[in-house]
Amino acid sequence: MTNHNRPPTLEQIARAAGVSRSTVSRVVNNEPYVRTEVRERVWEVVDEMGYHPNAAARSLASRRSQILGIVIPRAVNNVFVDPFFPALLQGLSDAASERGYHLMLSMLSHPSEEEAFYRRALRSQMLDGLIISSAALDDPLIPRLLKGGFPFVTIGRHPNQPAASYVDVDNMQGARMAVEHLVNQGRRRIATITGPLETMVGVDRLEGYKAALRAAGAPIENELIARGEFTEPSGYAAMQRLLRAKPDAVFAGSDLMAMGALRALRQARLRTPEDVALIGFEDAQIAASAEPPLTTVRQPVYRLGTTAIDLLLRLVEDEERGPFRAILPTSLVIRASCGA
Amino acid sequence: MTNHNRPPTLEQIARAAGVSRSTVSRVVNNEPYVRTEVRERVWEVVDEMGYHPNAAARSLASRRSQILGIVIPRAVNNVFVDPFFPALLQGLSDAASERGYHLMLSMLSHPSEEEAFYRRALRSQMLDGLIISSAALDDPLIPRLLKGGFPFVTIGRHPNQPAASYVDVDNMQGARMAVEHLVNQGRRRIATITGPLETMVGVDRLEGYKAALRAAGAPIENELIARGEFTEPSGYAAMQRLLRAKPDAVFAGSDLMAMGALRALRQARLRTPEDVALIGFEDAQIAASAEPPLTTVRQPVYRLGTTAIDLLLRLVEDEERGPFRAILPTSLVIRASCGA
DNA sequence: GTGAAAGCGCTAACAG
DNA sequence: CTGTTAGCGCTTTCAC
Repeated sequence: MTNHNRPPTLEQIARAAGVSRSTVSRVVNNEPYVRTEVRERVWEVVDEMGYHPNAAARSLASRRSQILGIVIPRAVNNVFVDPFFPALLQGLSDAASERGYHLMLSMLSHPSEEEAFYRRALRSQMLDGLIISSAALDDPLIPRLLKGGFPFVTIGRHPNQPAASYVDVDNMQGARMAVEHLVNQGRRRIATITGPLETMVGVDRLEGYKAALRAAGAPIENELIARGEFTEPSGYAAMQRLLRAKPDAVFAGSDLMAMGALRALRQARLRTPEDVALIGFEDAQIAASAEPPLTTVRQPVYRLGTTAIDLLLRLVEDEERGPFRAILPTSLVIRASCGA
Repeated sequence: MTNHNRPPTLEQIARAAGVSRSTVSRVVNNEPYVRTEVRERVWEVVDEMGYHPNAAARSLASRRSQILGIVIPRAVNNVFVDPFFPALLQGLSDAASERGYHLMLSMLSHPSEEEAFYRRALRSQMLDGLIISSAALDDPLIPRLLKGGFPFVTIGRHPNQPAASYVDVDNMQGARMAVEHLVNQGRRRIATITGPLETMVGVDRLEGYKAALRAAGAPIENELIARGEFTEPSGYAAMQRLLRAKPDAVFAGSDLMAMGALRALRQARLRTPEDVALIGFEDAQIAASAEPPLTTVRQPVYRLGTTAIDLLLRLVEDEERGPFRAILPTSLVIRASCGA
């Protein structure tokens, strides 16, 4: 009883099929150069004995784990409320799975955990590549990965890291479309609620807002710009501040902030869209069921995930140098809140 | 140049420190029986050479991967909108990380993927244990894991699987508290919007509702019970159906459905809480910023995650037999919507 | 306390 | 096309 009822190994399959380990390995890995006859015989034995390759042994010998990491810095304090992450994970998960990879999730609560993460997951060679979501612009992980030549892709662009690969949505263009739409509706005092300006998303959407105003020959007034944190309460607070400036339209940098703005407007007895038109950004589920239904800029979050995996695997499998970038288009979803 | 600039191995550390591989292994794994002097010398060399153990080699030799899996069946169609999952993942992630484990995420889109998952992740011995979130009561994965003796814990109880370990919140008690509160406020026609009754959560919350009514000597009327799907639109639709029965209070099985109900009430020109009182379940972020702020049953989602890891690791590390169960308490968060 | 020896189960050249 | 030969880097007895 030397065998503690362990699952069968390559060796055992080989013996049972009357071939060598190499041959079984070739068959199992769908490699060429095996006679059809032999191939079939091996598969039979594999099925019969219920063989399945051992992941650790495979990784050790091939120096590939078939595991990709996804890190989400908790600093992103809206992880809990924003539907962005589940959709992104779904995209990453589906794409990874389709290409035969597994996904390892790390939510880093504290900057100090980045260090631990780096040691445990990366230096232990447990990951073939890494996706980094919503990292701060000065995230220390990024230069470190770059220096180590480790394959990674960020969700959201990092313009001061020219060697980094990323996928992003066209935030500027999306914001611009939204504001131009408001301009075309004849709105004259268009305000905006921005996200944190330490994030690229926050900045880009604000830039889009400005670009649209400039294109329309309208002035950019500071009192029409209020900062939020991508959350509902911060949108509510920002809208209250904006009320003094008497805007007739608001472009919010996220649907959640738009919901907050809507609440502030209602409380101030201002009608949407009659008194103040409103447009959000993201097209989350709540947008459609808001009152009035929220006009918003739709961003393809799921595709952000699948695209990130595509780019990452080019880096990992093809050993292309990169950097690779992808900017996905946004589109304006017109509902009632913008008054169109 | 036989060394392609690979990270140092145990062997190399051993040579550099003038000891054997075994000794370095002991030091790195904090095992006893190494002279302090030697121990320190080894650590020095380890730091100097930047050594870090290779995960694959370790797993292969020790038969442990230090990886736990978390599977989320996509059948849970509200993964995208419900803040439940991010909070749960955060709890799982923090607890796993603290105990030195990694987390592998699998979102299964299709029942057929369960098969693929089982083969790829479990049979390849890549996981030490598994967390299953919100599985259907008849999920085929569960009996299969049970038969294979694989350590796993489900989020949400599975009463027809007496051998399965799980953590859950006290849904019945939570629902009961909510409805009793409405009774105490003098409400007489209390309706409920349930979740899908194929899920244990859905059933348990409905049972709590019934129990409270029975305890109050009130009749249980079918026309006061409407089914939803845990989503906002389904809550809206359910509330519309309930209006015919002219309820003076509603207990919704989730905050999202409560939000939908609120919308339907507003549209019907009924005031909350004056005409119809409302209580939700979960205490998601939106609950606090609803208009009026939503009274709700708070469930400790984050702790659900950390507790699941605790139970799982007892199964994995201590090889205790189990099954282990944990039911976490809920509490009523009173805001304006219930009229208190 | 410490070291030697024997794998863990697989892939990857390289012959033939 | 197929088999042989070497490892991959670590843990784990078992002597000493």
